[in-house]
Amino acid sequence: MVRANEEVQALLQEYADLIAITGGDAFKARAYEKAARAVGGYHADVSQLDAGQLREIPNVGRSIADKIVEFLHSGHVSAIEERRETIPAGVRELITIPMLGPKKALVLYEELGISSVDQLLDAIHEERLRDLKGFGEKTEENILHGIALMQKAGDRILLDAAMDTAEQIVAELSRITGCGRCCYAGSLRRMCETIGDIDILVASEQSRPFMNAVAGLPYTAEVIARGEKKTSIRTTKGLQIDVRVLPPESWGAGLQYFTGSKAHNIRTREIAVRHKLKLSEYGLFRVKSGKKITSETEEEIYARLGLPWIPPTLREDRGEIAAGLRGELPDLLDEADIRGDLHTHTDLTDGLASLEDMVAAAAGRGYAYYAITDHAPDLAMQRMTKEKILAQRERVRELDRRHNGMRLLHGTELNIGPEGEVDWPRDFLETFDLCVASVHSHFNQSRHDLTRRLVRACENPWVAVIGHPTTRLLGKRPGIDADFDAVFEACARTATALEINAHPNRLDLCDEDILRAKRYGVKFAVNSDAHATTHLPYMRYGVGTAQRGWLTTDDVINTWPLTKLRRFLRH
DNA sequence: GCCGTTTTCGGCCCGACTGTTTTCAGTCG
Repeated sequence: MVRANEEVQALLQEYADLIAITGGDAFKARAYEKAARAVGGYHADVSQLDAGQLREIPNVGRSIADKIVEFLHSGHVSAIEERRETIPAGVRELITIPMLGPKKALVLYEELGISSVDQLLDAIHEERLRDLKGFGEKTEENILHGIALMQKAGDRILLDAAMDTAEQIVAELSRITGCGRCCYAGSLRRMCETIGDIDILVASEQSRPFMNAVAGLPYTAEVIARGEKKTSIRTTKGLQIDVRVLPPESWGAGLQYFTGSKAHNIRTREIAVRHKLKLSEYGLFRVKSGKKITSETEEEIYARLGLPWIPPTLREDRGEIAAGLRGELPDLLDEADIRGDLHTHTDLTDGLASLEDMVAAAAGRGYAYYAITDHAPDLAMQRMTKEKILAQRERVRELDRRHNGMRLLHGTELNIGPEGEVDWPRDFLETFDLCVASVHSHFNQSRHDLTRRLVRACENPWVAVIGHPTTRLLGKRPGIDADFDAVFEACARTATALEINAHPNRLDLCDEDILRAKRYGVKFAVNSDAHATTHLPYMRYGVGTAQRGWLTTDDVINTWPLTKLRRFLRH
């Protein structure tokens, strides 16, 4: 269901973790980690490559190439299986807790036999960690905090993982004879930032072939329920999927019902009641006679309630019904409106693909313009210098001359320091086409300091976009605690755009912050923050998030023609 | 384990922070 690259990436990462936990050579663990990342971001499908071609992937040498070949042929890697036998899977789970790394995880396992998050919680509550070397009161507190963060994310998975699975199943079911329509509904159709379970709807007179197909999918680990109308399965990765078969004539009603949200559906049903109608997943009916009025399409149902069709991304009961009744629904941007990506990386810093490969992939997406924004020197780990960025600029200008139809912008992603300062001096910033500026460290400053820091970055005349403004990582790190109303006000005042970072780990700003910021008159940039060619398509998740924030093309600077965009950047 | 060259082994993103310890290991970005 996923690209072989992702499976191999997960496998190599697991091996790296196991090496780190068992106290193996740290550089070897790093080597596997680097290879894992490179495979995940590689443009070609590794299952189509032989050992020689695999070695062309950066950081993949003979040994790793052989392991990948072994996996592709047999489905397993003996070296990894051997390591698995020495360390329970639960110990590896421990290192996913923020603040807990391989060293501490091993101590917990060897000293206390802890091999699951639950056992760890018990041990903390029984104060059994206190006697361990390197563990203190504060460590316990941090671990508890980390676990709480993980559990808050619960069993929900990131949008892209859910989307990949759902699209695969929709493709499978659509091939079955008798399939009228098939699509995913629920929180996925609404593009929520995380997904609990996946709802898939099929319109067909016959249900059995679909129920059989779902139960028989290769990644179905467990059939939770199986009936005439609905089958629920759990995948090998623990994701629950409900597949429902509807008669074609109630497709629209079913799609509307199962798309939700619950709050939105309550509102629509209230409107139905006022019209002396009843809305259910089977259709819209007269209350008195029970006669069906309509059920075939969502458009007809909304129309009969006096509403325009409401895009799924707006169906959260945030005023969309009232706006619809007034005829004032926003004309949402969609992915086709995006003319370019304004935040991307190459292998000059922490990206995985060369400048040429990134540009070619961007051109393949039909962009009118494309910005390269590698990290500036303050992220010391990237070893950026003025000479390197200027050499890159030469190559960008040269490529720009060769690319018809897509203009290249040479930019940089600056680091916003603790005082709101950024990396390069102003007279050098001036020479870039575009500066994105982002917070990458010192997340725990006071609210006052964090606010001042972001506002100062906005006030820098060369900073055009604030990247991933809250710096949150879904399920891993909360956003920074700044007064964002003050930041939004500063953005509007200084014509600094806020990024909607489309990476599924971030989706930052989030929908609610976008709605708030928009009220200040802020402009936005929906960017992929791609570190590989395969990340450029993340744009769709950023667009979905922007839609959830009610944005139109007026609000989003990278839907604008280049001349208008350039005017904004120089502002 | 990979890479690059100084072609056969030595270096591998580097700095900062935190909590522990009492001089530093572990973790993170």
